[in-house]
Amino acid sequence: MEPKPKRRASIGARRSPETEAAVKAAARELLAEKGYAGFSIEEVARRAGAGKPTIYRWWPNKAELFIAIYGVEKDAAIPVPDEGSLRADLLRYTRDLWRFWREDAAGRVFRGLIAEAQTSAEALAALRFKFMPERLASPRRMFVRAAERGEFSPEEIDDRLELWVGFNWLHVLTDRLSEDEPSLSRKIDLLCR
Amino acid sequence: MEPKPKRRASIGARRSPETEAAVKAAARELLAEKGYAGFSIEEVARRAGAGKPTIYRWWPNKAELFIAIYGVEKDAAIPVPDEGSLRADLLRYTRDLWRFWREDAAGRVFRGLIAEAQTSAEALAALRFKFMPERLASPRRMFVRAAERGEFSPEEIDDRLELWVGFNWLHVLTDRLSEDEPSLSRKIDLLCR
DNA sequence: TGTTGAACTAAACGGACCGTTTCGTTATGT
DNA sequence: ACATAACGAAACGGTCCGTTTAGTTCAACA
Repeated sequence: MEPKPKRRASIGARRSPETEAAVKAAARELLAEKGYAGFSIEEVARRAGAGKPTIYRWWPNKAELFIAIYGVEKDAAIPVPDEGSLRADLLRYTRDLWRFWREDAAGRVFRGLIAEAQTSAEALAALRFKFMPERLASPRRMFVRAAERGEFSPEEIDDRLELWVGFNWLHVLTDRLSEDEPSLSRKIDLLCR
Repeated sequence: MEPKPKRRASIGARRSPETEAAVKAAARELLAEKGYAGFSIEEVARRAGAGKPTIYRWWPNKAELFIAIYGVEKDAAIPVPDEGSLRADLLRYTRDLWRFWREDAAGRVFRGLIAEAQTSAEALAALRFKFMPERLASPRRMFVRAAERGEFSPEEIDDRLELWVGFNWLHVLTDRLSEDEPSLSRKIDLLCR
């Protein structure tokens, strides 16, 4: 593809931003191209023109690398709507999220992270205690606002949020992210009652 | 553990039930012991005293083997309650299901199957078109009955079912299957409105 | 100015699995 | 009697893991 043969030597006793960028770019590119199934540190290193030890130095396991390459754009890419009703907000946000997952390789990152969490305790911990809280903070705002508007009681915020999250996971994990899924709006209706 | 050195030779031009049983038993045992992370066909073959080609002959991929070792007891183990309200039925069934997943190695089978579906197209197809329809048939009955009782409209049956499924997946995949999860009944309430 | 130390890549390591092939054996069905 | 098919053992080539060794490049510091 690109002219890759240029080798990056050390730039001294500090982390090389070029190497970091090259690794992330290669990882994202590889995921977009082959999906999680074809994803390996070995191949990332090859494409990035980086040494495996370098990768292992900065990202001790796959989960950390996934988290690093996810998240970069998500917050920017998906605005949190505020259209006056949870129903409208959820509908828009869910559609945006699914489109993002379909088109941005981020869906594959996400699927990979969940899969990885089934084989690695570190990945599971990272998923539960780092990734999820971080990533759920902004969609949670929609539920908080709805409760403030009186659409439901404040104690229900996190329960409703979790039901919505489970719904999304089910779809991403079974590879059903078509935006026009007819039952989408029906399910969101149910979540807003 | 047990006296394993007895070798099962071929019993002629037909499938050996002993081998089949030994493979399933070894697979279940291995999953119970090490979880999905430590699960490999290689190790199953070792423990079962079986040849890898034999395993690959009868179960062309891991997903098929998972499906075979799941399901054996689930229907028997989890009765579908009929207590007059979806709320009561779901509460009981979900608690039973989570206990089953916690205690029976079946949870690990299930997690493994979902993880496998993220790396293998065959596994994904098996999950979507074989495992899920089969396994969801009996819990679905609870929702059908509730609709018949007039708790909600019949068109909502599968949407509510899917929300419930997503909720369960989220918990099994993040390793949160404690029976007394306080939010469990609150979420089930939400699903019944 | 010279030395120390950390970050870099390349190469190779032992080990685990994958999925397949080859082989000799065993018993069935015809 | 003979083709057929399933069996286990062993080994194949291959991929990837996570680590180690070795030689380099450069910044910081004395």
